[in-house]
Amino acid sequence: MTFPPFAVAVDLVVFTIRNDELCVLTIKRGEAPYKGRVALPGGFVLPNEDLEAAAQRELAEETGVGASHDTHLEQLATYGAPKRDPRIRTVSVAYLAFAADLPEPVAGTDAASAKWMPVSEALEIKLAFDHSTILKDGLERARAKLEYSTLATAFCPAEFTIADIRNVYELVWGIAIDPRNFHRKVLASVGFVEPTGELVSQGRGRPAQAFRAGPAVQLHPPIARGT
Amino acid sequence: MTFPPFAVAVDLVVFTIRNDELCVLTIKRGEAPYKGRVALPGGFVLPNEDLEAAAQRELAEETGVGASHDTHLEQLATYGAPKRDPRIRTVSVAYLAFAADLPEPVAGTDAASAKWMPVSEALEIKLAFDHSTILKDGLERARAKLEYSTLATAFCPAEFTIADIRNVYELVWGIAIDPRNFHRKVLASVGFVEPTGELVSQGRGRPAQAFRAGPAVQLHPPIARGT
DNA sequence: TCAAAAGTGTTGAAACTACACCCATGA
DNA sequence: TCATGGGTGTAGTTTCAACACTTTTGA
Repeated sequence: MTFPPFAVAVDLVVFTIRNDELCVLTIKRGEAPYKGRVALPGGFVLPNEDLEAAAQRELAEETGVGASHDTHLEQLATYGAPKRDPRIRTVSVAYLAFAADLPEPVAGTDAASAKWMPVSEALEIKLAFDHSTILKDGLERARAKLEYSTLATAFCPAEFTIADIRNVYELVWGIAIDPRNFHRKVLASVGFVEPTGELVSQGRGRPAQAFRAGPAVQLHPPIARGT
Repeated sequence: MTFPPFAVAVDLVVFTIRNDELCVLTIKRGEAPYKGRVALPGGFVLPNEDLEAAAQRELAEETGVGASHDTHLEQLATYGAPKRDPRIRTVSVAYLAFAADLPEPVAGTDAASAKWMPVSEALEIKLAFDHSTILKDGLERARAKLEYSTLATAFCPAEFTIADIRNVYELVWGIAIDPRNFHRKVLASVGFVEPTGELVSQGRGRPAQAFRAGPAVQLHPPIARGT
């Protein structure tokens, strides 16, 4: 029995919201193949490293943020077409991460320059490898998960308002949501958010109540997309 | 830059319904490691083989069924803990398959004996490698997908009755469902099923209308689990 | 004629949408 | 004071679970 050798990598789809836009973390490749092309951050898994640990490590390297700060990380899917990497047969395990607004990313070892790129822009250019496919899959997963999970709070800082959460839904889904009904839906979903008792003023208008993320992971009932 | 070598395998969680029980395809391992233990079917990916092609190949080898016969195949998740295979560092991409009642499986090359095992039984024994975890994840995925996808038809032969579909839901979810409301829900979900015009008699009672799978993949509206 | 399964009608409760309306703040 | 955003009330509609009831078969 033989074991054909493969290289195993992790790739990251890291979403955040900056300047009222859904953004994804990208790098410009500094080495061949695809030198100079925009790609998702990622790298090879070390010989004794768990897959998720490798994803955490890459995330920390690219963003300079310690894991599980305000970051949610989950496995997305695995991509292993025979010719996806021209150097060697590579299987890549893609991970999906959601972060509150992070500081400007730090360029890592194999990244010439890491930066946040609006998703709308990233979808229009051809990324290196099969990263355009991975990005599309990640976006679809994120959109779907908003419906039935408390994911939206992962995009927010530790304290946030209902309007902040609504903003996440509106930007990720790309639709307008009635603020009044949304407000009630969020409060009706047990364990989604917990009031802190504080009030925060956004400048104009009545100050909003501050909330923190609740213990729930799944939403009951879910928050439905229009369709 | 070096590429640490990994072995890449696919493992299969193949569900079917036999004798009114949800069953999973298992093998008894004929070689070390875990010789004699029950495991999920699987094997190493060939050097120039796509991941899904490898899964299709293993499925055909173990069940003797040509792919896409009445079979649905989708990627489940990837498992790569450093010590999951004592022989060599292995990353396994698990696939989930749903099949109509298939003939008794054929033992393949690396399988001492393949057989259908009730899921309730498979969950109670400790499978080889991390296959107990994979099976649990696959079951949870299958349960969740019934809610919002037309997956249930993949468990049925080309022609079926509404009661057949209901049986799938009841067995996979392990709950009783009101036949009358279920009937209407299925017909209300556009593209879920299409009438063939035939009537089939099950023995007792009024004959049921026959249906075939419709073009839809997603259910609108979904069929809710009781919570 | 009875049991069993398919299928239809109906009713009351719950959830959701749309929007009127009040509250609290900055300018 | 007005504009702006936070938050509550409510009416009309839709959805849905529960179950009475009819239909069509095998025994």
